Amino acid sequence: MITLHEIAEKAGVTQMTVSRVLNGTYAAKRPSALNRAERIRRIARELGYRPNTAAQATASGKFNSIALVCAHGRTTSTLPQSLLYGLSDALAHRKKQLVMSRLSDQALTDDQQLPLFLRQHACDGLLLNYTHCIPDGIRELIDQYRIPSIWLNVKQSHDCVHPDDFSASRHATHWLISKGHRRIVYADLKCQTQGALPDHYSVADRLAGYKAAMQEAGLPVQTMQQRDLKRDQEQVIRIRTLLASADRPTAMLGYGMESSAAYMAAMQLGLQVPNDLELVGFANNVISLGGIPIPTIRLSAKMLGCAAAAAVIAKVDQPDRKLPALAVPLDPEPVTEEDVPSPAMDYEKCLEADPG
Amino acid sequence: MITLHEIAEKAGVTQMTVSRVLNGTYAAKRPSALNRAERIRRIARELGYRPNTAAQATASGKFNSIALVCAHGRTTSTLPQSLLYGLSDALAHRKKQLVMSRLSDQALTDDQQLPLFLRQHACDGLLLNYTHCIPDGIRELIDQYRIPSIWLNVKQSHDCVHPDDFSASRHATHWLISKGHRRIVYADLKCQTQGALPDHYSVADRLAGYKAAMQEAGLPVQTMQQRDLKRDQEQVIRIRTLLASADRPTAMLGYGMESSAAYMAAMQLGLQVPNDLELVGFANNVISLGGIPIPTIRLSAKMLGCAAAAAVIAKVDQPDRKLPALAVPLDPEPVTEEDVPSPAMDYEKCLEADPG
DNA sequence: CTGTTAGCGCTTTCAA
DNA sequence: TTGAAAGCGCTAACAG
Repeated sequence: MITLHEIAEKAGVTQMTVSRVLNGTYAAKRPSALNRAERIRRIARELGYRPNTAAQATASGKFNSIALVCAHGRTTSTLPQSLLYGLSDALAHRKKQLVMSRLSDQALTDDQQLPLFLRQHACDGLLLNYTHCIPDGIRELIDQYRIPSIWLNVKQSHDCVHPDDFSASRHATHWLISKGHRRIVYADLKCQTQGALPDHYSVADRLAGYKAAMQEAGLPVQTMQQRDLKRDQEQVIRIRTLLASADRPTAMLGYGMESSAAYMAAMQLGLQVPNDLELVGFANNVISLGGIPIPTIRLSAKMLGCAAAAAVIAKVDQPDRKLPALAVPLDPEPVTEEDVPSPAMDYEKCLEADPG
Repeated sequence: MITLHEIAEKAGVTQMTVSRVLNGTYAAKRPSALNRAERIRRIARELGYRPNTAAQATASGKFNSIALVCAHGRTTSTLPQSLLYGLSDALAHRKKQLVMSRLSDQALTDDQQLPLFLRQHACDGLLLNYTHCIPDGIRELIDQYRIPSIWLNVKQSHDCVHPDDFSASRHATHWLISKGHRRIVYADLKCQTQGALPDHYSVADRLAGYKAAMQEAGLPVQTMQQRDLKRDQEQVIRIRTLLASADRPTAMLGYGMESSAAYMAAMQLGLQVPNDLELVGFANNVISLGGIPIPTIRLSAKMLGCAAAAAVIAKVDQPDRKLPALAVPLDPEPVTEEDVPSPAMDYEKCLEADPG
């Protein structure tokens, strides 16, 4: 491994000068000094020098790394690839690493089972990705260790970053209204996979967004909510019953993937999508049924990642300041193709900006 | 931050003794020494001591961290949540961190744009997750920096870990045969989204596995391959044409999600699934159509992660040894429910074992 | 079994 | 504008 010392020897200067030059802390103006700096940089490049981050961390006391904490069990912690990439890119852009960590519920009670990020001093801050069912012990544990933390995808009074589900839902409903629909139903159908899981905040927010838009337009609210189905298959049956009625809705906004079940139901009844029934749903990626895309409000994980990165860094810098909750706007229009970012979602711009 | 030194003072011993006790390097047998060790542990616990990994790394020269390198652009690098978790857990089990890294193609040509894991000395080894289209520069770059590396999801002569697609496909075909099917078609339909992407090895291997099983059973091979469709929707049309014929197949094995398109086609023709047409496909998670699950060969990312973790650690320990390519067995039976690990896939056992 | 000594590669601080 | 010295928290090696 090449060290600062070796470069210093070749260049005939001190380790210190090399360090300053390579870190950009070198405030030299004299031409001779500038030349020397250039020479040092060249030697470093030729030798293939790479600073030892561990040594930097020991000396400076900063790890320049953030741990992303996820639960064991996918019901309580989802991590779409786009969110992970968004986080990782946003942090890398600020010269910080993203470290993966997992925390099982039993680890909370068993001292010896604690994950590395709690057992060791290895990162500057945490991003907690518990969607719901945050185990009691976690907050205490984090408070106790005094690790600066930001919560993802959770709505609380402070220190959290989550998508603006209300606005997104309201906008999607507006979109359907603007296309001439009048009978628009909101569907939220789900299996009860777990015991009595408390609802995620988005359950209420998306419903509220739909209601707001309908009321603003003077249209009747019609909802179909069942969050305790026995099996996923029942979705199709329920929706089919609704669609069979004479005054069936001409459009449906689903909490999640209800639109694909609705598509199936429509097919069974001989209805055409989107002519007879227009569908919109929320998802990380465009909802697709055997290759047929359904308009989707994408949960713009990149934006979320970007905002979360900024927030956790701010928290690391000022651990005692309570950061206001941050609702990240989503892609306003439903989309049917992947990777077509709308202008509003300028990711690069988001990276450049430095939100407090 | 609590240091070894502080604990040592409280306990009335040297830093070194504390270090040994806390690291398990303490080979004491005398009761008095054992008592003292217990006391040291207690003090450490009371003070909330957490070892500084950066200091450990500087002193020992080992980072105890592995970087997972993914490409920019989802077509060349996919990272299912289960693989990420599998990797992270398997590494954590060996007291190593998983660090996320991304490498854009342009970074390869632009020296200043290199990602942190290449610009800095910060991890012991790399896991490269380029599914296909590995840019030319990467191998050279990694060779140049001499970073111990394992390739994921790629089939090459050495230093790689990938699922055993051939066996999985053969087994799935056997499964269909054992259920009495005789006319089984293999379908591989895909959009040509990119220019001229070379095929992933699994394209050939899954086909070969199907063929092997059919030939072993003395059954006729029937394939439907089109990897240059204009739109995903065409899948349904193609399959419908096939299913409309008199001697239509009674079962279909799809390369990926073809089964969901086949389900749509069957519905349009009034065929019942699985009575008239039995479907199987490959995917990370169970394929589902509006809540209706389709038997799926799951790409057991946990096993892959576990194997990859073991491989990269072996590579770090012996950087100059070429590790033989490792084909990881998949869940042998198609499944229709999530999170029901088959006995053969005992993840914990896999973690305990220490494959060379 | 335990302590002493000498670093690891880097940054921080202060002096020149 | 540069250097010297000290030290970050820990481990390795050897001595006793």
